[in-house]
Amino acid sequence: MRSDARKNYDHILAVARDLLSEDGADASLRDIARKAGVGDGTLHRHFPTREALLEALLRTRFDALTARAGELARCEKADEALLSWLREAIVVTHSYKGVIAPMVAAITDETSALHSSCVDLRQAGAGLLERAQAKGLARPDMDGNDLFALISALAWLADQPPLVPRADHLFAIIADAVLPGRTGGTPGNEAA
Amino acid sequence: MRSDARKNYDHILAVARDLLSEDGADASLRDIARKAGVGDGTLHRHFPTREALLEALLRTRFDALTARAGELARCEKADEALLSWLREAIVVTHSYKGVIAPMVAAITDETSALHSSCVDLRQAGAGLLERAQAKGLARPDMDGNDLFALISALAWLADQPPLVPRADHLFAIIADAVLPGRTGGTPGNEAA
DNA sequence: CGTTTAAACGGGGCATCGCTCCACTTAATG
DNA sequence: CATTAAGTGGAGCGATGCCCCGTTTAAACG
Repeated sequence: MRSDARKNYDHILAVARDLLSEDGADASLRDIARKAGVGDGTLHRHFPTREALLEALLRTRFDALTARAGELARCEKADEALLSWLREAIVVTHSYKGVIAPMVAAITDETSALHSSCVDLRQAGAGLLERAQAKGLARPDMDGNDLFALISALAWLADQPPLVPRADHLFAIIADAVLPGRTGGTPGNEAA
Repeated sequence: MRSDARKNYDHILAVARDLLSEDGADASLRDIARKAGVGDGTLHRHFPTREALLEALLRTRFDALTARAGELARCEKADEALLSWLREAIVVTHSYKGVIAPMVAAITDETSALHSSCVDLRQAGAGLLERAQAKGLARPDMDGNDLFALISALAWLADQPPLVPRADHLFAIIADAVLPGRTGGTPGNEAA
């Protein structure tokens, strides 16, 4: 890659990071190009689609998340490991408003630039889930796909302004369902 | 309303129903107008925004859902009443691909044409929830907003093609969390 | 250091979108 | 039948993602 190309590539990425943080994942690509001081053509050659741009922005975060899963796999408490990784995964998948939908679409679309990132994410989660299941801490009737779907749903929830105030609470409720019998769980109404 | 206006109004609605079923809630309004044989201006006067069109399409379904909640409130088993209403609510909010996002946005936006429909929906759910809570069948730490958020998340989930195969299963898991201790619930791994 | 050449550039262009505006048509009334 | 207000439809606006291609420029070579 030529030096001027590299410079533009990096600069576009930096500008995109800013603009997507403000306006969400569907910010205008033209705006990004303009703000970066390059032409539309330049942006679209470096990042042929919006997803390619998102992938470049999220790649390092996903890698960190996978690494983090590796660390947590060595933690004794498999349930808490899964729980805190879930929390982190949701934070990451929520880096930019509106990224969740393209991510979900990408997991079955092998042509998408986001595909491998999503597969990695599911894989990392599945590992932690299986460990918690082996120790009898997590529901046995779930797999990596279910976990991925739950993360997606919770991240989407946290992305809808009217639902934000409920996001943490619902996370707790769903965590109860995935990891039954944890402390602080379902308050005592077993008397029914 | 003049007779020709009424005819156009009804015809647009019929065409919209078809086209939105195929292409989802973000189908092109121009296409709808063209297919209905009217001009853009005509469509936009009858339905100033996409949400107004959605509202007209969903109104009767929402009303039916509210009425259904009234019936179910007389059912003895408050937990099963809530459960089957939830199922129906998700089906309705999933009538057209992509309706959920505008609906969620509308619940805090009083200027939206969809606002009152959403408020009605939340209200109906809250009633059934409170009844189940009073009988000690549902988690006490939830309210109508939480339920609305859960319905939204589950409907969104069922709207993402890659997640569809998991939708029913996750519904069951979350239902377990909302109505703890039901039969068929969390399979026996309490030994942990 | 000058020449060459392929990589990189940028912006004009295309089709599409939601929505507005307004000159025209037409249903309904007295 | 004349009047008139309600209704119509399509041209037009600004914006979008993405393509195309004439022009510029970095960098390798003699």
